[in-house]
Parts: sequence; structure tokens; C-alpha cells
Amino acid sequence: MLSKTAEYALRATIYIALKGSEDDKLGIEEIAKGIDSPKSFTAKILQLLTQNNRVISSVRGPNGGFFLTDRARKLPVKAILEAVEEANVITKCVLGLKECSETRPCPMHTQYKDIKKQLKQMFEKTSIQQLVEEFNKGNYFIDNLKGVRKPC
Amino acid sequence: MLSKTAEYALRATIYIALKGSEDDKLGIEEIAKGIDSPKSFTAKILQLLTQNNRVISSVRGPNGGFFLTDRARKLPVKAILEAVEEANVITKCVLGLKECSETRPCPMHTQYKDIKKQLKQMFEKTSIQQLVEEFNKGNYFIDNLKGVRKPC
DNA sequence: GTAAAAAAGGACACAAATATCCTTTTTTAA
DNA sequence: TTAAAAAAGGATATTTGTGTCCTTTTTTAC
Ligand code: FES
Ligand code: FES
Repeated sequence: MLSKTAEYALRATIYIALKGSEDDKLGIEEIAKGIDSPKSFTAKILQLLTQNNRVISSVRGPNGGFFLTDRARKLPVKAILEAVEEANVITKCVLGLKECSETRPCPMHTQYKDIKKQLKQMFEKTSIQQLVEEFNKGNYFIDNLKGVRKPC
Repeated sequence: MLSKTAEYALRATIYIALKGSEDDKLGIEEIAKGIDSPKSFTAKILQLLTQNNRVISSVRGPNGGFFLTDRARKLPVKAILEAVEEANVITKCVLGLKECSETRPCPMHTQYKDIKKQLKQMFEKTSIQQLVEEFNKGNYFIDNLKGVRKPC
């Protein structure tokens, strides 16, 4: 469905929104551990997300790190996908035709179009903040750690 | 969503089911043109689909080619994805966690699970034959050719 | 039985995705 | 004002996906 890049981008952004703030920025080390992803690769992905402060903000130097502004928290999840150039999942033809359209539909179009619509809704109508709230209801996970869950 | 390999696999299989039969087998040249895909690469993919006659059947030599048995036509679309090892789209966590489960859900799980269920339904409950029938209703497309459509 | 047709198979080429490492720049705190 | 901390950036390695080409095997028709 999504590339590793997009998956790490989503997990990292949610993690930063979840655990960090403008006063308590997170370092790449902690983020990578928190979502268990490869550190350097994740750093590269965060660079994409911080371009023009599109989604993530960052500050260098001691006490620096990554965080999300209140503005950014209101962004739809789709904004994360756009930053890593993968928002096309919500427009593509499931059989890989160049265009997905009603006027030139593939044999799966009729069945797939409703699913695609829901995918689109999910990524466009869900804000990063909503995911944070969902997580904070408890019993949600953003990493792969095994064993007993330590309470927050 | 799907790799090129899976997309070509789907398109090729549908095309063969559509245009061919045991008495009128299709050659790789025609198939690749029909779905417009790279010929040699598509040939490799068809090899995966013909392993153990899982989905596609083939005969070598003059008058040989690819076709689908009646049994194969009844297979779910998922069988094609399995042959190219991509059926996991219908089980994976959208954020890339190792497991997608109710007991260890990611923050998008609640929203995504219904979409995933529908994807699963689509691939499991739709047979290749059904797609052929859908196509034969007219005005469906399996290639990217531009311009006026020539009637069959 | 021989030649031609067609898929199967193997080797290789190229590109993109994934991943690591090291250097540079910026920022802060002492 | 200097040392340390942290992200940014650049170079490179590795793996996977995509794609091509050529040889081999199988089958059929003559
Ligand atoms: S044309 Fe294929 S999904 Fe719409
Ligand atoms: S756990 Fe992420 S989609 Fe189910």
C-alpha cells in the first residue's frame, strides 16, 4: 500500500505530535527508537517533512529537535503523504492505468472507486491532531515492541 | 498501492481471460500490446502465474500460448496477487507495523480497518470471470491507448 | 525427422528504494 | 568565545524492482 518512506513519515510525525511540543522537542535518536525505524533513513525523511516547515518544524543546536506547531497539528494526514510524494495512492487506478476515470474505467473501477473514495476521505478528513487524540484514548501503538506494554 | 508487477499481472490475466480460450491461445506479443506493458518483463510475470498452472495455463510451440481454464476463471482476483506475492496488501497495517490487530492497533487502525475489510472482500469475492463479464458490458478498458476507441 | 514457433529460463542492465556514514552548519550554554 | 549538541546535507552502499536480451526446451506441422 505505502512505501517504507511513507510509513516512517506517518509514524514519525504522529510520534512527534504525540510526545513533543515546541518546548520539548524530540531528537532523531528518540524518534527512531520510538517508532522503531532506521535512524539515518528516518532523518532523511524528516528533512522532507521539514522543507518549508510544511509539516514538521525543527531547530538545530542544543535543546533543538523536531516538533509540530499548532497549525501543523491541524493538517490532514494527506499532507504527510504529499511531503513524501505518495499522495497519489488516493487517485491511482488499481490496475495501473495512466488515468482513473468514469469515462475510461478499468474492469475493477466500479468496485474499487468506493474504496478509493474512502481512502481519500480518511487521508483528507483526518487531522494529525485527531490521531493524537485517538492514541491518547489509550491502548494504541506506534512501534513494534514485543512483550508487556509499559504504562505511560 | 500495488507494484508494477502486480498491476501487469492483473491486467495480463484479465486480458487473457477476455480475449483467449483453450482453442485460441494468446502469445506474449499480443498480450503485452493488449495491456501495453513491456513484453519481456510481462513474460517473466506470466511465468509466475503459470507455475503449477495456478492461474494461467500455457502451451509451448506452434499454436501455443497462454489461456485460462474454466477452473481458473472462477478463481478470486486474490489468487493473482498471491502468485506475485502481493496479497499482503489486504492484511498489512497501514502504518507498517509488523502486525495489524485489534489487540495492538495503530492510531489509524480504527479508521483503516473497514477500508481494509472492503479491499479484502473485493479481492477475495471477485472472480476473474466476474471481471470479464464486467468488461463485456462494454466501455471498459485494460490499456492506455489514446484517441478514439475502436469497437471490438 | 526437420524446421519453425512459442514459452521457459538464465544472465545481465538499469533505476529506484532503502539504508548508512561522515562532514558541515547552526545554535545554545557555559 | 568556545565547546558541545543537534539537525542539515552530501556521498555512497546495498537491496529490490523493473526491464531487456539471448539461449534452451518443447511442441507442432510439414
Ligand atoms: S480506472 Fe482503474 S480504478 Fe478507476
Ligand atoms: S494496526 Fe495499523 S492498520 Fe491495523
